[in-house]
Amino acid sequence: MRLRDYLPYRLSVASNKASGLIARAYQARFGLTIWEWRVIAVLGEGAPLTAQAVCEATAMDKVTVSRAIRALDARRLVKRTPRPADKRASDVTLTPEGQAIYLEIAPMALHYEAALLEGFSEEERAQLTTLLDKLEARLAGLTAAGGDAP
Amino acid sequence: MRLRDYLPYRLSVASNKASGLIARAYQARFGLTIWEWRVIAVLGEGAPLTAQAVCEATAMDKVTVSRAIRALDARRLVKRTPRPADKRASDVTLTPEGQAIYLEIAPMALHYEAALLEGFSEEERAQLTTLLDKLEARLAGLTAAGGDAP
DNA sequence: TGAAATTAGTTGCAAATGATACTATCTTGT
DNA sequence: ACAAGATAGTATCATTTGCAACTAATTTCA
Repeated sequence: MRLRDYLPYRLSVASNKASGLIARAYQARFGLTIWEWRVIAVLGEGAPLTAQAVCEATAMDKVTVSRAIRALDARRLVKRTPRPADKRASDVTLTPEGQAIYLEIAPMALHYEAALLEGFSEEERAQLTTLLDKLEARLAGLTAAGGDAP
Repeated sequence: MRLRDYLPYRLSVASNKASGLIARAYQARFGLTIWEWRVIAVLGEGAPLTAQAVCEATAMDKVTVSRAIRALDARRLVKRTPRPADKRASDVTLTPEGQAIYLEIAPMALHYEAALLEGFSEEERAQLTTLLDKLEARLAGLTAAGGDAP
């Protein structure tokens, strides 16, 4: 077997390079970690989300989400509104400052994505989407089956 | 922008799930980290490599490589032979025990890869390879350009 | 030649990370 | 109603990670 042809390895290298590239930009321009950015990205769609909902939307661990939200709250980029119906949870939304950052950072993110895909034909982009869909579906199946649940 | 459609995010999620799945298996069956496994994988091809060469072959940081090799050395899975020509470097090779683990673990790795790609047609596999090649090429270009070198 | 710069590899330290346990609240079943 | 269990989110602690500094050996080039 050749490591350089091994799919999980290739995914890992590609993902780390892409994330690293973009994370450096977020860090340099806004002082945001990649997780803080992810939280902002999902909140940028407008709807208030609980931390739990953020977990699901970002594929992040609940501890990571908790810390990201706390950091964003400390910088007044998000606001937490305790739910009357369930006092354990809070609705999280972007503050106007958070919105402003979102509106600045989202185009930058899309620009990076466009740079990554420069030179890809429309057909290739569609293929990539389809293949990632299939891969995700397989992974969902495998992780569900393989987990040593109690 | 929608995070769930954002390419770097999708790569990250897919990569983490795939790596996590496989890493758990290596850990459970052989007590190897994913980095130790990567070192074994490249040494399994037969040629002795210096730590530096391992870095290049595995896309790992030199600190990570150093630690992985030390751990493998402590378990007698690799042997370090100081080079006469350059006393800073050592040639690293698998010991017979390391070879044995390689021969056991490599088929397992390929089995996982096959499981990931189950349901992919030959054409789709070829597409995936081609797209990853292109993506890697783009990333190599972007990271080379973007680095804020001194 | 030999001083300055480079490279191989390791180590130290601080920050990031993740599993586990914990508090507070809510839901369920009797 | 209320005990037993589930859930939201946080805190704690040990491990992992990664940068930067370090040692030792090698190369460069004036």
